[in-house]
Amino acid sequence: MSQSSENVRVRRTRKLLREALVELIEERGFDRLTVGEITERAMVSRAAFYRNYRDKYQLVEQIFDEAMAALLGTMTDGAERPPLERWAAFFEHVARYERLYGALLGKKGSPWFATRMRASLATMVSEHLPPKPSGELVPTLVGAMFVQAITWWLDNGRPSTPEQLANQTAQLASAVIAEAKSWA
Amino acid sequence: MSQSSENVRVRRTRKLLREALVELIEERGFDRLTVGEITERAMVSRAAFYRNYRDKYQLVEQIFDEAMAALLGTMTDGAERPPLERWAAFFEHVARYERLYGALLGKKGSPWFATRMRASLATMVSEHLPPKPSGELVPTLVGAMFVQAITWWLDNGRPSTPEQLANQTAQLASAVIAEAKSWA
DNA sequence: GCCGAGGTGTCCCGATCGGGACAAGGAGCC
DNA sequence: GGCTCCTTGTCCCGATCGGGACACCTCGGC
Repeated sequence: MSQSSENVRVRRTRKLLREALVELIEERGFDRLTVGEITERAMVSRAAFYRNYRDKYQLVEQIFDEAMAALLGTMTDGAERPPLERWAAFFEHVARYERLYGALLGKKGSPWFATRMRASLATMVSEHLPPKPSGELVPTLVGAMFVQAITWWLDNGRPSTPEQLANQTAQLASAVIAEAKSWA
Repeated sequence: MSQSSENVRVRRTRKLLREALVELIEERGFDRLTVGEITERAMVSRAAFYRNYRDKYQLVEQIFDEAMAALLGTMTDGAERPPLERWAAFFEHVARYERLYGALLGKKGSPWFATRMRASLATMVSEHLPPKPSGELVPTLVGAMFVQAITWWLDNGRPSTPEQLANQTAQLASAVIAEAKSWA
């Protein structure tokens, strides 16, 4: 049977399509792209595209999920490192894929991506807070803060270094969390 | 029929193999590579490799020829630009593909590449000299000078900028050419 | 010398892919 | 509304590719 998902041809086709879509998103924005352009850049046929993905939204969703997994990984991997160092790695990852995040989170991208990102970061924050189920409000707001920090940072041409932004946002988030703790 | 060389599948396979070979040459040197490693990196089967190339030497030969064409193009394109600017572009191209040229020209590479490069540069020099067939000696020596300048530059970790090296080598080459003209 | 490990180059067969066609639908223009 | 143009999603057929096998060769260890 050669389980299609582990077939080299299938994996190669998907890899080429993912790379082509990232390139094109960075070049011209997601919603201005057609399936034909993506497959032409990837040197893959439209038929092969539809054999592997329902439409371009499913493809970009997978790419976004991968990027989010890598982004969250910068915070969760190496738990012994000091938090500020991990936050710096977080924003360095954002800087590294600036054009991808900018295209997906900015005006040309769908609000769907920012919503999903806020939710992922809120989950991460709630998992890293002490296990007090003090409600979902605090993680949700902190997640929104970080997404807004990213969009502000990218929209303004990265006016500060990853380290500086990490210091500032971590400080602000800590203040929010500390304030909420006084409620108990 | 679909003339195989214009078939998208064939072009894609060759593109992936070229890219994989360049990556691996830069990583570990040409002669330490096997066909299997190249095809694995390229996500292509060994059978497909042998459908498109006789062996790894034919593949690297084509890559080298392409690189040489691009390298010579930096000098021949835009003939209105001042020579020093073109020489700077020449060495900038070398710097851009430093690891490729270093791997092919250095100790790990076959002397075949340096020989071929000297010949190509000699031809270029002779075509850009005034149409006096004063023999092949001068172009040959000047070509060797430039190849040696490149290998020295790369072996020593690029101790000068492309512009500086362009100034120096162009000056030395001009001196050789001027001296030879006095023979007539 | 002998042997095993690993690389080379070739072949076959079934699976995936490319090219091209098709109907359906949406956007822009008259 | 009509019309054109483009895109989408699906299908078919022939071509190329992946996986695996094979004999042959070289090299290093014993």
